[in-house]
Amino acid sequence: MREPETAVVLIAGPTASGKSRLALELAAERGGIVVNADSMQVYRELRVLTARPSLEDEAGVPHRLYGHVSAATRHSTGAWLAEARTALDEARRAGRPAIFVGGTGLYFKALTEGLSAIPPIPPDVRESVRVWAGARDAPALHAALAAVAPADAAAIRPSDRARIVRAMEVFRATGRPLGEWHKAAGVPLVSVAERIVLDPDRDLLHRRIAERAARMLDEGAVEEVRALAALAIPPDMPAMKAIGVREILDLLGGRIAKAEAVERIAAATRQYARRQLTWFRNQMAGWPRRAA
RNA sequence: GCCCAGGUAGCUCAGUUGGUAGAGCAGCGGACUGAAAAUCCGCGUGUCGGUGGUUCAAUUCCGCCCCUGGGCA
Repeated sequence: MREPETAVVLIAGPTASGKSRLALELAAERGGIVVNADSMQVYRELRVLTARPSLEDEAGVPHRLYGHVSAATRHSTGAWLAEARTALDEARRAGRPAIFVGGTGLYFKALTEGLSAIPPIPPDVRESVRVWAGARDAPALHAALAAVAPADAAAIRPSDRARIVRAMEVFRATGRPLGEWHKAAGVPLVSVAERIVLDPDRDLLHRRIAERAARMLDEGAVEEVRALAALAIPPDMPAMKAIGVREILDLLGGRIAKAEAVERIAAATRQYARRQLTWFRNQMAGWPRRAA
C-alpha cells in the first residue's frame, strides 16, 4: 500500500530564519495551504512590523490566520487553536496539506498536545482582575493568590505577574485553581506531521535581524505604528507588545533618533530569537533540525 | 614636535591609599497550558594599551614606547 503524503507540515523557527519562504515553497510544490502559527502576525494593522507574508505571496498561495483580527482585539492561544482547527478542517476537505508555520512555540505545543479544557474567562472577570492587579505589586498579587489557590501560588514565582494574573482569573471565573484544570490533559489536534525546526547559525541570524530591523523602518513600519497609535488601544493589549511598537512610538515622540530605534528593535528581536531557540531546543527537542 | 586628557568586559564607564577588578547596556543559559514578539529566573564573558623598572606582590608607583581626543606650534 502506498504511503500517503503527510497531510500536515509543521515549520517552526526563530524570527528572521526564513520560515515563511520555506512554507511558501512547500505549499507551492505540494498544493498546500499555509497556516500562521505566530501570535503577532494575526493582527491586521501590523504587516510590516511583524514581517507578515506580502500581498503577492498571499495572492499566489492560500494563507490562513494572517492579519485576520484587529489589533484592538485580545487574541489568545485558545482562540488561535480554535481557528487552527477550522483551517485544518478546510485543508482536509480540500485534500491539500496544511502547512503550519510560525515562531510561537506555545502554539505548536497547543496544536500537538492540546490545551486543558478551561472555559473562556468572562470579560468582566478579566477586567476586574486586571484592575485589581494594576494597583498592586507582584508579591502582593502572589500573596493573594496563595490565599485562595496555594498550589498555584507555589508553582508560580512571586515576581511573575502574568502567570499570577492568569491563575487568579481562572480561579475567580471557575472557582477551581488553574493547576486543577491542568491535571486533565488536552486533546491533540495534530499527531502525525512532518516537523521541521529551522536552526540558523547565531551570527547569521543576528545579521539578518539587523538588516530586517533597518529595512522595516524604511518600508512602512513607522506609518504602521502611527496608524496603530491613532486607534488608541490600551498599552496592555497584545498587539501593543509587538517588538518595535514601543521603539517607534519613542521615535515618533522625538525621544530617540532613528538609528537608536533601529538598534533597540534589533536588540529586542535578538532577545526574542534567543527565547524562541531556548523553547525549540528544550520543549521541541525531538523535532528534526534544519540549518537555515 | 611640545603640552594636556584618556586607553579597564562587545559598548559606555566606575574602581583599586599596591594583594590580578565591577555597574548599566549588549550577550549567553534556563522556565513556560488561553497576554507567549508575553512573563519570569540565572550567568561577568577581562593579557586593566605595550614594554622595562621598583616591590614579597604592579592593573595601580616610575621610565620609555604605541594609540585616541583636545590645545599650542
